[in-house]
Amino acid sequence: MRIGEIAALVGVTSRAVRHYHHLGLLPEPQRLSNGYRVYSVRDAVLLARIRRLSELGLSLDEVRDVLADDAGRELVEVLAELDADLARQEEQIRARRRRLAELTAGTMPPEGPVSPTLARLLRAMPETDSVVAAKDRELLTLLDVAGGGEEAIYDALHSLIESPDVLALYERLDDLADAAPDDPRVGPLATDLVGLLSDAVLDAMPEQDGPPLEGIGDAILADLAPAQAEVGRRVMEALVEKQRLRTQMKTDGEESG
Amino acid sequence: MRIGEIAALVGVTSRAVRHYHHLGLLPEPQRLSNGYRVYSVRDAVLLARIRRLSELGLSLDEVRDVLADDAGRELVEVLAELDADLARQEEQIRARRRRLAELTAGTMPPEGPVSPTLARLLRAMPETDSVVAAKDRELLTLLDVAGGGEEAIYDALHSLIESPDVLALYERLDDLADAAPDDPRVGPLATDLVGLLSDAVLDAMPEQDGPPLEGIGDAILADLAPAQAEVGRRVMEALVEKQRLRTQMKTDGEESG
DNA sequence: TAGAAACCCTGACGCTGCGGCAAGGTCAAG
DNA sequence: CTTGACCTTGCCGCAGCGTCAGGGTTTCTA
Repeated sequence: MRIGEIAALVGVTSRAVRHYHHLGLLPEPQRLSNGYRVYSVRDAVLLARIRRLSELGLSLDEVRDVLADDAGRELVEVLAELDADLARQEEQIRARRRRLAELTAGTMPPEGPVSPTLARLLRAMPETDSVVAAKDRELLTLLDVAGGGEEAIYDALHSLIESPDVLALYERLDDLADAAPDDPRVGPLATDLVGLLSDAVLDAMPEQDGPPLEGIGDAILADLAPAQAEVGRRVMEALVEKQRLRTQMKTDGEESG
Repeated sequence: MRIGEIAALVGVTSRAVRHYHHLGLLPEPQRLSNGYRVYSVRDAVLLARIRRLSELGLSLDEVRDVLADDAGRELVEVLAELDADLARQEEQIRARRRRLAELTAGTMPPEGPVSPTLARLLRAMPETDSVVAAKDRELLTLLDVAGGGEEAIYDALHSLIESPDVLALYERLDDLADAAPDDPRVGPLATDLVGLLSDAVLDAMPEQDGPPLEGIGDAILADLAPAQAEVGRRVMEALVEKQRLRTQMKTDGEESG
């Protein structure tokens, strides 16, 4: 047989056969005087085994190992391991399909496909043209993909969003779009925002191990108008202080307990 | 944000971010005077979308397409197509696992993992030290992987194998190992073999479209001792003639019908 | 008997989604 | 001043072949 014939016989391409030669899976057969490879039945049998094994999903390296010590002993182990691997892959695919189903089930928010939890939250947000509100939604999608999305956070955000004051606050922020950082409206707005961010929110986000936040905080502020950024800075400051006090109280309590 | 920060924020590596730049998925952001990239919130949002999409299993090219016409219209199509693709993959994996289960269920023949149908046939073959019988088994594994394995062929082979004459015939072939091609035993043996290969076998292998057979026929004969090959040649000849007659009869019947 | 079709040969690049290394430059802290 | 943790560009490697490129050979056909 020549290479095309043996390849057709076992259902692979000539290129694959040469590849197996190259990898040392299949020994190079004798050559005709013109350089053509000539294959024997033994080669075909070996090639067939290679194909069966690789069709099962073994890598060519694994195939070589199995063929090497043809005790048949190791084969069983490899196949068991392979099955476990396939099981993992299957589960991954099913997980993806579940997520796909979830995504295509509801209406797709303009932010693209997000987790159902976040989708609920986004739908719960009041409809508004507010620019700041739009940025807020963007930030939420970030929180979503970052995967830090604990249940508690979403609960807290839901109660935040559903507050009747929220629309007015967005408007007041929007109004600062062209204001100077020392605008007199900055202080009161910051105070009101801190008031809204109840303990529930602070409780919900306790474990922000910091590193990525440094940079992203700056980026968020840089994305806002100067006066808006100033509000943001003050709110952050106040929250950090609030958090510090809470932590300290907790620590004191533990020490005295 | 710098590259490490944005990467940590959305849960990818810096290397991946640079890769997305390279592919044009994510625009190159501004640089600091030292050459460092600085990212805005908008970049992070985009990166997050990229990650969500690619996590779903879209290729990066598909991600780019989806992001390109952000109508959200095309996204639904792509996701549907993706789900179909995943369904296919899942089915493939399950099929492989089914085959694996079948294989590890029975005892593994020394020929390696073969189809259950062939395994049954191999077990049905009489136990013998016959060299020719061993080659026969090898050829069967070839037939197996070639996938030409119609039910009918296996049925026919089963009845062949179970014939009580089969062991004697193998022995007579083995005896020709060192004989000359013109050995007087060649003719009778060929006749007897043709007798055994009943119409059932001929019926079962009607559609051998030829091309691969030319080469493999020679290879099979080359694998045998001279006298054995001579037997093989005669048997083949007789079978071809038999087949020709049958075909002609069939054609005549159709023409007159 | 020539020309075309169908094989064969070697060698090398392409694909996917980055990981890893090399060979640096930069920056904050000890 | 030196670590150590970042950042930069650039290139190789991975699996399993597909697909040229740039030949030569054989075989069928006109």
